[in-house]
Amino acid sequence: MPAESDCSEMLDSETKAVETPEDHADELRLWLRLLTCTTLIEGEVRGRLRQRFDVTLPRFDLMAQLDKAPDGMTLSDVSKRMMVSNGNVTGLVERLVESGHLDRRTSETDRRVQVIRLTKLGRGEFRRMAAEHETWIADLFADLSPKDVRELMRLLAKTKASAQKSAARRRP
Amino acid sequence: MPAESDCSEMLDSETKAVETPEDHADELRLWLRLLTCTTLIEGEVRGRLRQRFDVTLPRFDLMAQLDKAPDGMTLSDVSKRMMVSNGNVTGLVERLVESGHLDRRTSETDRRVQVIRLTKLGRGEFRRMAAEHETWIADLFADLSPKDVRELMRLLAKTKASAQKSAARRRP
DNA sequence: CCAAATTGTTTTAAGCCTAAAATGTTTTCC
DNA sequence: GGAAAACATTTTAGGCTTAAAACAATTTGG
Repeated sequence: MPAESDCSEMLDSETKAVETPEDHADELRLWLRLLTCTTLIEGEVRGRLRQRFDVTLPRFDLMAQLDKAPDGMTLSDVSKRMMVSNGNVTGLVERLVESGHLDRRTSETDRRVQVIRLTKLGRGEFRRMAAEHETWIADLFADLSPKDVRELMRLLAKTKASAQKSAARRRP
Repeated sequence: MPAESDCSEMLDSETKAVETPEDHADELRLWLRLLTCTTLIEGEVRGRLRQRFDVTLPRFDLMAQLDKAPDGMTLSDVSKRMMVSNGNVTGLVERLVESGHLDRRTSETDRRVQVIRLTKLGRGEFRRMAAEHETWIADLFADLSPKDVRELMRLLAKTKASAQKSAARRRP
């Protein structure tokens, strides 16, 4: 039985050349679990929004962004914040303007830019939905202690930073 | 300044009746952070799969399920495992059969059931992709220590259980 | 046995989403 | 000043996704 080099503390970078097929099963499992949690909660929230308010999750998310920005946002801002493509936002906004929830106008100072805001109707509806939404989330996380919540926040912040760094490495 | 009741340890259930608009901001922030992490990583993986292998993430995920089931799976199985709708799987499978990655046949014992398997081509391509995929995930989580990974696993397991319980409460 | 309920899949209609190309606008910088 | 680069948005083409209804086959309980 050959001595198994663990590789967890690789001090000599030349050792890398032995090309051990490293085991990343734990990270893979972690990723799958993260994905499962998100999918589960997201599906639950989506269903409740539809049943209670007949609204889709993306629409709710977009309104949530705008609720935090009383002076409006540009489509690019929204796109970055929501981490979705530009074209996606265009369509989403179109439908929400159509339904009277959003107001869209071309910027006075830069005619490339569209500024969108919640209408009075949109803000009212959003606030009602958000209040209930918050209780759903609280219920979904109900079995986590305050300490669990803090610890998860910390670890997810670290995860986010790690992923952003990795993404930047690839696409500098 | 009124004494602020914290409500974190509610021992008397009648106290609930005072209808304090409880503060669930922490849970909300946690949910948003969870969603951000997932979206970030998912987007990164999606992009790499497309660039390196010209394959979509849902196709990859479906093949991953089948790779773990040498004897094949029914569409319902896949649908439950992937946590997506039945109709979604139908279309996904259709395209993967079309491209020669999947084999689909009607069960001998139950003519409602469709059993799908990876073809030799599908399995080969998947294995190649999966090997590289694993290194991407490892890189995305690179800044987490083994202890962080374990702790996240534990907390996410707890989160999953909590969310499932909450979902079951609503839809028993 | 057979009607009713259940289960597995597909279809439908609508909306979401992406990447890439196209369009129009502004900024940069020679 | 004007060409080139950068930017904001829309369009395009294709695929993903859902909920609900429809269809088909099997199981269940009188």
